[in-house]
Amino acid sequence: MGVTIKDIAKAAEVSYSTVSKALRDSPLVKEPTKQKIIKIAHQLGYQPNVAARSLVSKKSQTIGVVWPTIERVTHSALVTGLNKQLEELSYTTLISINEMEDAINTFNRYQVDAIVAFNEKNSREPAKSTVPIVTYGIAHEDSPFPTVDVNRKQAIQTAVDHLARTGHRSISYIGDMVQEDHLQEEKVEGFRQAIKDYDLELNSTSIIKVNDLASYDGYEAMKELLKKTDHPSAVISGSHDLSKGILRAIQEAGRSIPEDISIISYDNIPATEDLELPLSTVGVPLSTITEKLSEILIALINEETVEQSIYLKPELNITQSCKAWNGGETNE
Amino acid sequence: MGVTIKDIAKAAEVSYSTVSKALRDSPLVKEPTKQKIIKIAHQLGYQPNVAARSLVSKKSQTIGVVWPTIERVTHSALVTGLNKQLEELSYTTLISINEMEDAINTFNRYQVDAIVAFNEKNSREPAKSTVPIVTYGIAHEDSPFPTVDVNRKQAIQTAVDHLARTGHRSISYIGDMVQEDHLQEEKVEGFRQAIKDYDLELNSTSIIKVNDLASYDGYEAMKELLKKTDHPSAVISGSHDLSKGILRAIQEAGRSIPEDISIISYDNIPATEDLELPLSTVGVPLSTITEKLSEILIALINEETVEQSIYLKPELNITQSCKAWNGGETNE
DNA sequence: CACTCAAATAACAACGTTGTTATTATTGTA
DNA sequence: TACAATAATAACAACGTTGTTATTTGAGTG
Repeated sequence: MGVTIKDIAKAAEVSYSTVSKALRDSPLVKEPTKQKIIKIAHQLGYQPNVAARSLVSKKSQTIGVVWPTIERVTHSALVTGLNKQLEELSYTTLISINEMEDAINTFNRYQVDAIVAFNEKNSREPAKSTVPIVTYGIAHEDSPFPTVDVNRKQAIQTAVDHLARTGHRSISYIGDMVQEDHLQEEKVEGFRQAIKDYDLELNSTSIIKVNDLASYDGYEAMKELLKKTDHPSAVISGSHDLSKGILRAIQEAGRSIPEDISIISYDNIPATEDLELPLSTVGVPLSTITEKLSEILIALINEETVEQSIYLKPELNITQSCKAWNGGETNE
Repeated sequence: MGVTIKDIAKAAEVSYSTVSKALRDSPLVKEPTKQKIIKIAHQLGYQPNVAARSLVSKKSQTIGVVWPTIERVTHSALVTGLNKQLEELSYTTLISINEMEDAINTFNRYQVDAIVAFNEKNSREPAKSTVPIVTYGIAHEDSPFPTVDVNRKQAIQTAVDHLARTGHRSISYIGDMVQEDHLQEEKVEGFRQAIKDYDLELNSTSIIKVNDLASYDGYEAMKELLKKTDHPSAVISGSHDLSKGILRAIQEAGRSIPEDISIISYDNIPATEDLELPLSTVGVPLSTITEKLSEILIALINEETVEQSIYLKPELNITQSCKAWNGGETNE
């Protein structure tokens, strides 16, 4: 059924090794011959057989992505971005949603050139792999693979830093921390520390926990917060979805952004144009993450050494949703 | 680097062809030898090389899934389910998030045994494929591949049917239909027709359009609806997410389900246990879809003929969120 | 103890491709 | 016109595996 290089050879009346060279654009074959072969290959709808090719070349030009929990949407934008990036580097991306270990085995059998794993739950014993692996996520020291992670703590600190420098004294953080999720803890930790560093007030409404990461939770939390007479002049939100709800609550309450309240949202998503108001964000841009990941992948494939742990630095992106604070409270 | 059967052969002091047979549990090799070989293979961490294997066997025991828009979460549960199902049939699943045509080419090169494509946008020219394909989604007649689809129209009709039979006269449908989305239209169409068939009233609040499919949209829509004095006795929701918002709105308004209002949600998701109240649903269970898809895949691989278009029949699942209606309005 | 017959294992071809080596065709030069 | 030197193409081995065919080993029999 499949048309092979030999079929082309027959049709073009040359040897199959010439066809191979012609299709790989080798200078060893004369231009007219090359053209003829390419044309015939195209006519016959030839698709090279990866099995055969990677068998001999020991390379598959393919990267495996281990992504066990597709249902949590967190990483989908990242996977999409990575896919695009790798495509430009002429790599094909394959995704497996099996458990880390199974997925790695599958990819090993498939002779992918390297693997990216989304290390959600701290994986137990590292799977044996003949293929280099880079993980994205919680970078614990004893990880058997190089890890790329986002510095969440620093992100929130950066946000507080900006707000404090622009006069805000009363800042709240709204985030989810119900699930014993290390990633979320890190953000809260960053908040606490920054508040302390700037000697800002820390009271019962400074850190507001929400139950889930949906937009509605942000909405409710902000609604509650606005009921208090002494609500903060700035709010930092732990996720994009929460921020959506927060914006709604503020608008519904007839307050205005940034006059009454400034907002900064933790975020990795590229744009954020689905909102009426362009949101100030802090976080590592998706493109930075995908660039770093592909860079490491390529390095690993070329058997270069790479750093064991890489913490990407968040970037602050301030828009109309933030404003310096000089009213309301007594300034010194 | 990779361990091959020849390495095992050397270690076990047998020929490599014997190793091959032993590992495939052939009766042609003596039991003790077999055990010895298997043990050594395990020790060395042997992983068969798919490239070589599929080169000779022309089978890869792999199914490719074409899923260009992972960011829309709609299909993630389905992919997860399908993956599990295929795993049980000892097939490996690979996912590509490239455009249909690219993805199909990739999978062809990889010699997957068959392909499932999520046909979101009506794809233009069908890609050439040497591998059988089944699409999931809009089943238009001239599709070049067999298609599995869910009968959304019938789903909503079934819901109306149930409500009408249990005494409801005033029923609303809340759904998203802003994007010119054929799938959504189908549901509305089903609603209209069923209302007509049962000669129920159809007024300005019978069909409520929402802008998006998020929970918040359902919340807002329901809140509005409840303000009216003559609100419906039953609501059909176009999606799971909308339903979540609808529930909240009803609870917030101090109404009770199902005493004041009955609810049926369109849904394919397996459980729905994240809600306080078990929701009545109508839709094709995910397991039915994945079973049908794998069934067709296997048939295609075995070169059996399959139906061109398959419309899966929705199932109605009534729980506490529904109750017969006999109060309020004047009954005949 | 030779001799058949089956059991166990070994050897080999094939899958489609690439890289290397061998052969043939084509040119340029004396 | 003969002879290198080079360009173009062909032939072949190899990749790791499987299925088929060939060889060896070990019983069982007269």
